[in-house]
Amino acid sequence: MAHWLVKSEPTKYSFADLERDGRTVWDGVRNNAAALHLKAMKVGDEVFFYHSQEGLAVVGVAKVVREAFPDASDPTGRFVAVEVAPVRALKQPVTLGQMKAEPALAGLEMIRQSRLSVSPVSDDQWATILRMAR
DNA sequence: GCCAACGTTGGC
DNA sequence: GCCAACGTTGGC
Repeated sequence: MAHWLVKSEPTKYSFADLERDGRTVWDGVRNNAAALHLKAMKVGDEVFFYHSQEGLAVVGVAKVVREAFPDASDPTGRFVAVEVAPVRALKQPVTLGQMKAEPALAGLEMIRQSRLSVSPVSDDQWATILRMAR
């Protein structure tokens, strides 16, 4: 099972919103690299939910409940969406500052390319971040 | 609010 | 097909 990280501005859609909704369509991605990651997601894959702009931390875990399908909000038809559902909030959010300070996370894609809205997380990186959230 | 990173657009 | 200009994202 693969792991991922998605970003959302909490003022637009927060992890609490996802918990309230039960599941949501993850659409609006308009970047090829991010779209490739969406296409690679499988049902059951787990996803860190990161709050950008405000919060600047991984705040929860979600899971993929529907694999890539055409993004209805994309008039060009080039991009895809998935559906995700909440798994649980992290007891202690893991901040960007903490992640940048952790040597084991030096290769984390979201740190290397900060503008990428959907990025892969290795098994080791996943375990490290979960440990930091305890 | 500013700026760096980076993707996209459009003129040539 | 190249590259300058521009727009967007996101951290600070």
